Amino acid sequence: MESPSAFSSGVRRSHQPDTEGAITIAESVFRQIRQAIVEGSIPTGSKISEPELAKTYGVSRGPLREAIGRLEACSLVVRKPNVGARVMTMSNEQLLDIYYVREALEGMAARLAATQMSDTEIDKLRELLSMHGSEIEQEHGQAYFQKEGDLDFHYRIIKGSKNERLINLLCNDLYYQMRLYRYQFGMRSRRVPRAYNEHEYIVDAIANRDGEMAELLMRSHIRSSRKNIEQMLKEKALATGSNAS
Amino acid sequence: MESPSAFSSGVRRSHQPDTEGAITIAESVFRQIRQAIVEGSIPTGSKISEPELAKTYGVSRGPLREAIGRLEACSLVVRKPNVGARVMTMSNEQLLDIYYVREALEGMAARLAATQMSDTEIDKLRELLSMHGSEIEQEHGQAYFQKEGDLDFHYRIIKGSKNERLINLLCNDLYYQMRLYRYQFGMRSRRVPRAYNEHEYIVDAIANRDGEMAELLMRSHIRSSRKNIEQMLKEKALATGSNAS
DNA sequence: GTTTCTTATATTGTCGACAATATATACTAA
DNA sequence: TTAGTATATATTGTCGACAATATAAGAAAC
Repeated sequence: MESPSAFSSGVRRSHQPDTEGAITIAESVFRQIRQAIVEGSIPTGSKISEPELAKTYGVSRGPLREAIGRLEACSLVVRKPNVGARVMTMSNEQLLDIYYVREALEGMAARLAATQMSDTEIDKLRELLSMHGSEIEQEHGQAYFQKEGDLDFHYRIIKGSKNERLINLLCNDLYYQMRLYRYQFGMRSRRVPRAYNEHEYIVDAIANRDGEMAELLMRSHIRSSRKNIEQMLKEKALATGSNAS
Repeated sequence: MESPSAFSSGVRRSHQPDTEGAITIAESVFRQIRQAIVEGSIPTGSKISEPELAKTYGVSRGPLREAIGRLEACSLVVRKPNVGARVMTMSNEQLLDIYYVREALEGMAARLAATQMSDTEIDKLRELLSMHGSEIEQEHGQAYFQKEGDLDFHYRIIKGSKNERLINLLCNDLYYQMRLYRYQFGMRSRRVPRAYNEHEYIVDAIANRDGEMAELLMRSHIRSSRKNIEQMLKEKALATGSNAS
């Protein structure tokens, strides 16, 4: 509804194809719903009613279904034939599964980034990191993670790998799921300062063009994050008394 | 066309939902096209004409488009808005990209399999492996590679990780692309015997419940495979005289 | 002869309607 | 009252038709 692309308005003047842009309704609705999901506007586990959402976004069921298909492709919704789609609810096991995948993929990304990133890219990464550092001092660390600054850092390294497949897997699929989880569980990390230091070490390794070390550090970084979450889940299970298998 | 699920035929007798099966036309046609692509029946790079394929499979364009969407999700086709879809053509770079991703993911899979696979699963894996061994002796390894027996082994270990996300990524996406590539380039591996031995070492590590070692060996295995391919690509480039960047 | 613009054709994207399936409601029987 | 069954309703899956865009064919200008 908002943001009508500058070219789509008005009449096409020539017969040259829209070499770029060319946003389709299905794609637009897909992005909107995805945003709504990771923000929590559409609650976890809730049913996706096609007629309802179609009316909400003012489109027909056709493109809407295509949008749902894409959401399913990145695991943000699960769909049962003839029944419908629900927003994914992430079990503890699924969350940990994702961390193992991240450990493997981002470790590789760091290794590749150490050889693929340009010097200027590394400089900019350092800049970003020091910016985060000052934010942490100011706001006692909460802002850093809350505002998804942590993700920025990881994104940069992933992109730095210059491996298209790796980038797609992590940035288009896993990281949206991470954000969804973050909403679902609403956890605050207690290890912000330590995580920040780990980030610094990783950048150092990349700057030294030491791929082996960069991978080790990145894997250790993500592994620590996973163990932290495992710990929190354990405490949570004790607190509620409910036994999570 | 074949394999009509046992329940879908006949009249529904009760109002219980089809808790299982429930195959939709879109899903069916998706699988058929996917098979056709990895077999090479639909050539690499060829355009996917919606009206044409709809007639071929005897369905409307609706479910066909959904099928194409799923093919796009696993990168078997690339789609440009308002233009259409083409079967993916894998560049050398893309192929190598995939190998890096495989190295990371399957390495992790082997690590997890070492702790997650049951003893009987490991026994069955050994069985499969020795079967492959005898096949290789008989037919000098070509059949082994051609019949994709190699993939069986990797599948087992991936499944053995018991990590749903890992399994999905590898088995539903990357491996179909690998098969497509195998058709596109029609390469024969020269390192079947060596690969077989590497497989044995990997199983040993898993049987010893040594995840660290299993990961190292699996990564080395895939890395060797990649380097072999890099070598072949280099030779190919020299032979044709065309310079691949 | 080449290039540019115009027209025509084909394909993709979108829509509304119908069919098939699942879920909810009402009813009957024990 | 409860279990089971039959009806009614709602939702999903599929279809054919229309609109928008891109590609191909043809005409005009240089």
